[in-house]
Amino acid sequence: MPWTIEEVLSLLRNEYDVQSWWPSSSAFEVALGAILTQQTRWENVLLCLDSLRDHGLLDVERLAAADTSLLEELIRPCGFFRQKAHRIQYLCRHILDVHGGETAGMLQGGLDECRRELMSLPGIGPETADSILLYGGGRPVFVAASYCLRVLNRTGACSFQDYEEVRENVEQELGPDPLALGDLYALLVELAKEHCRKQPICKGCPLETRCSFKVGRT
DNA sequence: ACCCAGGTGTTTC
DNA sequence: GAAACACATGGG
Repeated sequence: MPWTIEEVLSLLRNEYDVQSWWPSSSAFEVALGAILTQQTRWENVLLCLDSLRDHGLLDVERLAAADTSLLEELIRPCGFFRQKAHRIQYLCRHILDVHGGETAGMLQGGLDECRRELMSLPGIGPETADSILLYGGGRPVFVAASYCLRVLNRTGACSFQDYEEVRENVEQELGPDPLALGDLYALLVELAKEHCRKQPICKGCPLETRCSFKVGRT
């Protein structure tokens, strides 16, 4: 018997606490974190956000005007620092030029339009765009990252392979509930951290009874 | 000395 | 179209 997405969510909610999983004081900070965390551990992201805060750079206008070399040095621990510095400053200029410096304003329009707009920016793909919309804008979207997809596939909760199809399927199943959608992504990431990466077989994994599988590259 | 992380963009078959 | 590669630091 395959699991339903609601069952996976419910079971994982009993297993992990993701109350303040994406700590942030503003939509802009979420956007910065979303870019910095690409292919990077979250602890390093927090470090870099603190550095930016210390330099008074958690601000759209000041970050846009900041010296690029300085920004690169401050975010160096997050890796890909040249690419990420450029992506961040491009985003800042976009928010200033198109949305009068209001990050929240960029996340308030029609959902499909917002997604397309974000993904048209350099270095913002589907996962980054959806993270910003979900955790920064409180919009009801699911981040269908590859390991989420893998677990949902293996448990039989979702049989799609394509990012967009999985996203829409989960959104359909859970309904337009940002808390549920945000929790599910966070919980699946936590599950992957604890089990799926450490050992080839999901030993001790809460989903083990029906989900025992080898982990491939993401 | 390897392998990988809360991805994305470009190049190549 | 999919696969392979580049981007880069830090921790296990």
